[in-house]
Amino acid sequence: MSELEVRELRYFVAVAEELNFSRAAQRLGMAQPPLSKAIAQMESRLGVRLLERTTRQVRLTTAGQVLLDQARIAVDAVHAAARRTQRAGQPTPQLVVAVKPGGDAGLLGEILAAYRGSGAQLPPPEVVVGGSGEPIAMLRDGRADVALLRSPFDDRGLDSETLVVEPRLAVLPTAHRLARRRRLRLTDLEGEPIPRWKGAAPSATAYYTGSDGAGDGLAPATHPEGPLVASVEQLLEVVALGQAVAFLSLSTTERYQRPDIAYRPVTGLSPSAVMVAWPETSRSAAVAAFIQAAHNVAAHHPTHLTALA
Amino acid sequence: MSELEVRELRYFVAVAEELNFSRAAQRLGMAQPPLSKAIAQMESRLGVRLLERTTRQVRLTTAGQVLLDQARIAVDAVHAAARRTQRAGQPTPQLVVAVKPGGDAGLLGEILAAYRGSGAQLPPPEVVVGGSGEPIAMLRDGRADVALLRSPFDDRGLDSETLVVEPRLAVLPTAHRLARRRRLRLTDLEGEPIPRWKGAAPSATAYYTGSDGAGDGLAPATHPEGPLVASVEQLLEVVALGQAVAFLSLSTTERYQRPDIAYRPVTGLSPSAVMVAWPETSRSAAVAAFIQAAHNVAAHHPTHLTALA
DNA sequence: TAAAAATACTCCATAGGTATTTTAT
DNA sequence: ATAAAATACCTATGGAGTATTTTTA
Repeated sequence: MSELEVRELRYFVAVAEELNFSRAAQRLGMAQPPLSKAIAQMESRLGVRLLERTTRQVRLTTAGQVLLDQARIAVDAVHAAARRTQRAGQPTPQLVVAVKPGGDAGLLGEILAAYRGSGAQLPPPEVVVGGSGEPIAMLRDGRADVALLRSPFDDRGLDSETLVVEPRLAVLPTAHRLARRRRLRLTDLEGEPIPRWKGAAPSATAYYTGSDGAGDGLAPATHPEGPLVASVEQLLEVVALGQAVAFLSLSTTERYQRPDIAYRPVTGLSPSAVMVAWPETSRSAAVAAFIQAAHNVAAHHPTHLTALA
Repeated sequence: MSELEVRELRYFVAVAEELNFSRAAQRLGMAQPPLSKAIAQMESRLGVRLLERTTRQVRLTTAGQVLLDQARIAVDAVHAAARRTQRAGQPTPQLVVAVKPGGDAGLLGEILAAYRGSGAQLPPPEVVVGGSGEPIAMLRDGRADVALLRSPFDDRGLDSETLVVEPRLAVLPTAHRLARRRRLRLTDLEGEPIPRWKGAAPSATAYYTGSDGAGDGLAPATHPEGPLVASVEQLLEVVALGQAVAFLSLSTTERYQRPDIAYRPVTGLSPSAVMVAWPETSRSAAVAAFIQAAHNVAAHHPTHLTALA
């Protein structure tokens, strides 16, 4: 009576994203009429109008917005089911660990060693380094079992635990007037543009601009939108050119020392947390062992990093 | 190449649960041969063996176990997508609040009043009372928007917050030798049978037997398995008959006073938490308003209940 | 009037049925 | 010997294509 198929959900997502049946059909590699018919059929089965359409404009209804959201999740879940099943069926399954560059704060090597040492029966680890947002996508669609990354991130469908917390530093051109100071306050940077991270969720903006501080009652500093960046290298480039200032975690700054860039501590700036994350649905011994190993390494870590419970 | 359809996932779940193609086909309302063919096709598309089968026995492979788990989740997600979409498309959408009997600790009335008073634009609330595990199932499959229930529960796919924490009391027959005491210790009840809740997760057993205590170093008391119960009334009946002892939250005991049942405080017994829970995926203003209202009511609550941050 | 969705039809791929064979206990 | 899965074969629903009409900005 009201069952949907994955194929239909994919069709709907394409139409809802394109807001144009012809383009969506092209993207799906099919003709436009069957696509129109499929959507009409979904509407009649659900008893709900999903799209307001004229020949000139296609708009999502409220119900359509809900379905777009939910369909993405559902399609992901089906996709993930297939991927995880395939991986589990391999002759020698592996524990796939996804990391964002710099997302491990230098802990990964030790964690892997601890994991390998923690049991003979465990599948060998395989590390995959992904760009911005990739590790999370890989956890969601079943390509990875566990990830190391930094908060904040969209944790829907994921469980996570904090490994270490480290301070963030302001990133300034050496020539900047504030680079002469040893330590800054957040408000000193008022009005400076801050780079936007490509693919970052809008909700993460507060973190990147430092305005997520521990609610000290002060109005958060405001910053114009800076250039779009996709990597630390790019970020440093735009800062060196004087187009923006930024904040980076201590362990990141230690790896990227340049004469034209200065790093300065900032009073009141929220810290950066390195987290281990995994799909809520995984109850595997290998994932549990990895998490345990990660905690052990983080707890014994010698440096400035602070382990939390 | 390796796409699965919801129909196939439902087929697989049926076979994996029955471990018998003929019975599964019957349950699905179809003939056995097409079912066999569908499963074989899934296996060839995934490139993975899901079931080891002879004509006499069907067994899940490791990959099959993974798929059973993941398929249930994926099918739920698709189901939920349809339900939520239908609900959002209603002329006057409602906020469906699912509660377990006694799961609201008597707060629901006030919460609803606070919710109604918190904004004109909000959809009217509708309360659905479900049996054991029902509220969670309703959140998962999109029939409900928000739920009031007690921890512990399987929170996969759900977000939740604690509203109030209240002590639990031992439930004893009035004639019980320990009913003469004003206060008990957990170890006093060593060896007494504890009722099992029908449909409760195995992981919740520690809570019901009181052996989830705040790790005070003592070995937990051991209890034989008592009778299976599905409601507080049933539980009180078996206790009154001397077949078991049990633990219930203070607010529950206040509603079920009987001459043949005695309630006694227990030192070291973990408390009961009333939680508000909602699907991770919901970002609706109505759900947010309900959670806010729930917190406000819990914080101002006059009695023995303790609000947590 | 032009671009895009809907309608009308045709076709065929495949989901599902029936009859039968094979196989393991 | 028998219960149950696999194979063989058939049918028909409906998914997808092409050609055309309708609609509105």
